[in-house]
Amino acid sequence: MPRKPAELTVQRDDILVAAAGVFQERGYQGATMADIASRVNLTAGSLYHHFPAGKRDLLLAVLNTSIDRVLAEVEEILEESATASDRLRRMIASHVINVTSNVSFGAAMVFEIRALLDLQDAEEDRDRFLKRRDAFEHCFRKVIEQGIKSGEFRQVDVPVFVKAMLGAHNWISVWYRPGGRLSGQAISQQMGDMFLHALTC
Amino acid sequence: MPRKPAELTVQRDDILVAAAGVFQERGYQGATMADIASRVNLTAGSLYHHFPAGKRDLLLAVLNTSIDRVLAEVEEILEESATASDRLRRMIASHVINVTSNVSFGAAMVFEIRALLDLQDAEEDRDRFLKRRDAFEHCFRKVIEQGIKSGEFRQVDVPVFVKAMLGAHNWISVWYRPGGRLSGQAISQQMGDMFLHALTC
DNA sequence: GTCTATAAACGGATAGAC
DNA sequence: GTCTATCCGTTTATAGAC
Repeated sequence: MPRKPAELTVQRDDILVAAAGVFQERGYQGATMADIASRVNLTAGSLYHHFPAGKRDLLLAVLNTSIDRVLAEVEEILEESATASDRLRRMIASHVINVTSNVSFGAAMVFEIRALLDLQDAEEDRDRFLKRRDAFEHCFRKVIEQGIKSGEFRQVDVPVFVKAMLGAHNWISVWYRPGGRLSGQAISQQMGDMFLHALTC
Repeated sequence: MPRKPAELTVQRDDILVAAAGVFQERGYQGATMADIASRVNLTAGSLYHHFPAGKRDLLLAVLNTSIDRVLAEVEEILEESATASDRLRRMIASHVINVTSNVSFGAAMVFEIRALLDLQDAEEDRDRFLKRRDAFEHCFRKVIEQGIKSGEFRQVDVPVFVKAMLGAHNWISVWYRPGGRLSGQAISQQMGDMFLHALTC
């Protein structure tokens, strides 16, 4: 089957990246279909050929792409046979690198959940997304509980500790600037040191 | 001068609280003047009597109220003559209690900065707000730097550590539920323990 | 597959009565 | 000080040409 040169056809993924970028800059409510379309050299009407349900579809696709990326990795790490410390450090690194590598998708997970909750007639999509988000948080709770049980970690309030960690990670999407003083790698190292220190003294 | 019973007159502050609440639920872009007005039993047009410049004025007033509250307290604590550990713990408590006591105002500081940045012809207001926000962050940096210098704290990357802390605090406005398992006091205790641990081992 | 044109709805802001 | 009525710009989504 002959394949067209990628750059000659506007792909679904290109539109998704454009949407995530506009959501980051203007928010879901502030983003217009024209904003998104112009990023891929289309007009607003043309987007409906790729996403028939329009803006709501774009939001759901961006959010699902985001959560799928981070959830798959941490679920895998959780199941490995290593110490809780090692696995937690790797889970932190996975999350942080994901945020710094896909800032606009990471920012969507932080700032556009409210828009998701407001979507009418999207109960099913909403519930599936929220379930995955809970599963993501659950992975972090689990590894910390295992570390406490094994004596690697001190006693902490696990839900609060995990919320604090994820808050710190999520906030990276607000202040991180690619090409700045710190690479995503460097930040993930700092976060890992910080939270492991908080658990192991 | 005779004073009218407070509950008979819609006060500026009531409208501000209403606006903060609607911003929290729908976001600045998603909030309508009618939404805000109905919370104080007014119609949209009536709000312009209290806030002539309309929605933008409401946003600026909410954000300035929020930053003023938290900044004043931490600046004061920073200047006290106590150990860095003591002052940091109190600064954390101050910030966390402020967030849990005024969730919608705290949420505005997290979620509506982008709306502020998008405001046209508001450079002056924007700059004054951002300056105060930087000052707030500076207080936390300062106390940690002092603790490192005095040997109370271990060496950390101060900017990253502070961003992580503030991210954890800010995120509280997303998950905190008054009347839930944890009081604001309990959360502030946990946060203090956590970050002091991360600094003192 | 993309365009133009347009329908239909919405929301911020204003004017003027009370 | 609050209301009602209304103007006007914006935006989503659709229809149909190319």
